[in-house]
Amino acid sequence: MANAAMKNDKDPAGLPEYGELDGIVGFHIRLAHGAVYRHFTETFAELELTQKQVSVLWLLGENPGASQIEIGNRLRMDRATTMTIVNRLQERGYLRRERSSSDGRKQALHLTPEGEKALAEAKVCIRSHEEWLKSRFSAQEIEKLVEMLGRIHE
Amino acid sequence: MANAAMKNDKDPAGLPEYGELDGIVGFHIRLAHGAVYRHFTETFAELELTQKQVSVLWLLGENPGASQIEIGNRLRMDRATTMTIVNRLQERGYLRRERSSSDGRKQALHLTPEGEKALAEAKVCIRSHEEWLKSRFSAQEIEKLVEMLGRIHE
DNA sequence: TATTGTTATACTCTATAACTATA
DNA sequence: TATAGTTATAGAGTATAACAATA
Repeated sequence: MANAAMKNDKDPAGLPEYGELDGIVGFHIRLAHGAVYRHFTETFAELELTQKQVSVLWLLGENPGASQIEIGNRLRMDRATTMTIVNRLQERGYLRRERSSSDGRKQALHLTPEGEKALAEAKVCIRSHEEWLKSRFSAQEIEKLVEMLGRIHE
Repeated sequence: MANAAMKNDKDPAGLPEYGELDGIVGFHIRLAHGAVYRHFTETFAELELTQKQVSVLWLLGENPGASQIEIGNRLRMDRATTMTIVNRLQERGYLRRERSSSDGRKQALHLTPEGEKALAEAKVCIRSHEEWLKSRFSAQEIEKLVEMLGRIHE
């Protein structure tokens, strides 16, 4: 089985050991991100939405008419990366681009009715995904974790 | 400047606001991972090594003769993903594959002298990268952060 | 000149499926 | 049958460069 497959002379308990790597904070952030990514992907398999796509839908739901550059700034993506995600959502009919009336360089992004529906469904999935993630922490720990993560990305 | 570019009527302070998204733990993990990823990439620009490549070199340095499946288990990668990374390292002459004497299905992976050298250089870069990351936390906070991240990925 | 959007291009990670060799 | 490796393929995120339109 999977447990037996992981066994070897350096790993008698069937659990990964990392040696020196275990002391590297960035290594644990990457592993944790990977675990969250995989669970997210399973949770959203039916909806066929990625983390980034959900984030963009979510921000657009709260900020109708936001430009691509604004969405990118909030999610720490450059223009080209934002384009690929917005393009994908537009191809699926979840948002539409409008020329901004105040600034001709900008596109004002708006969710379509299909986009609103997808966002509503996504929020239900997010709730169960977050429950899976939060279940291992106390409310106080979650607050501390989010605060510490914020110190890294802010 | 960058600060002015981020300003808009929803963002008067020039800082990203996330609204409801701010309450999602997975969202903060992803942003933190992205920040770490970007700093890692800058730090390793000269060495031209990715996080995954460094992790594999590191594990191989501590576990000479490990098989691909064992490396993959430790880094939570499937066989195909492990292959692409091992292939890349082999093309650069950083490791070699040997048929395992105990199990003909397995490849025993070993660092070459060039691989050892790259690993030594990478460890210097990791030190400065980790310093950047850890500088915002106390020793006690780092311990707590790593422990909490472990609860997510273990 | 600077900003925003766009297009083209490229690399990495991730994953699935199917195949071979070995156990 | 199961495991390990391999190959082919594909989608997604990330990034750089160059260009057009607008400010």
